[in-house]
Amino acid sequence: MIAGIDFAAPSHEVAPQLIGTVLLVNGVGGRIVETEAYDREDPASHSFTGPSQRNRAMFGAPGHAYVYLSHGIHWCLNFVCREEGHGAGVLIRAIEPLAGLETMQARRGTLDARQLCSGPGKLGQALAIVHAYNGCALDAPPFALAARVEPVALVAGPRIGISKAVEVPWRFGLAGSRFLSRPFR
DNA sequence: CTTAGGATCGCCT
DNA sequence: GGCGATCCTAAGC
Repeated sequence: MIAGIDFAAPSHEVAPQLIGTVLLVNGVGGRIVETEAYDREDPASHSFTGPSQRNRAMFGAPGHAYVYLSHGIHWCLNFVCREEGHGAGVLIRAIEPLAGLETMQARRGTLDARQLCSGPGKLGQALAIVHAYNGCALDAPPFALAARVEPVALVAGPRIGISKAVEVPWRFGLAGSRFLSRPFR
């Protein structure tokens, strides 16, 4: 259990529970407002075709990070779910900036709070996610994950930017948040 | 506001 | 050799 969440549960159950929790990376971060679940039996998942060099962290212990490079440019952050060897995870897609605002503004090259962490690639840049964090535990530096203090209103919908399993409603968000990568509809 | 194209590279076929 | 769990900019309505 980390931040009150059992990461051994299925990713589509963990993903909504993560909404409202506070993620810090080296003290910089904020409230998670958007996530997506991916599973082994899921054509859209990196783990679908089995373990490989890139996705091996997804098949590691739950409650750890899976970091991958998207389009040769963006480092994106996932939380590993299920039992070791399963191959599931939750993509962290957007955060409401709370801590280290100036640091994130400098890394992103903008003062606009809504442009700091509103997407997996932006978030990776704002939190300075690097490949060295791949496989790191989420309850130890550089990571810190804190349980949400209030109940949250959730919304769900289809995942973004994928070409397979387009209809699966495994994207979750904080209802009404201004810090989403895209609105829910 | 919506769409189209380019950047850029590690991984898998 | 092709293709992304993306982002940014520019151009079109």
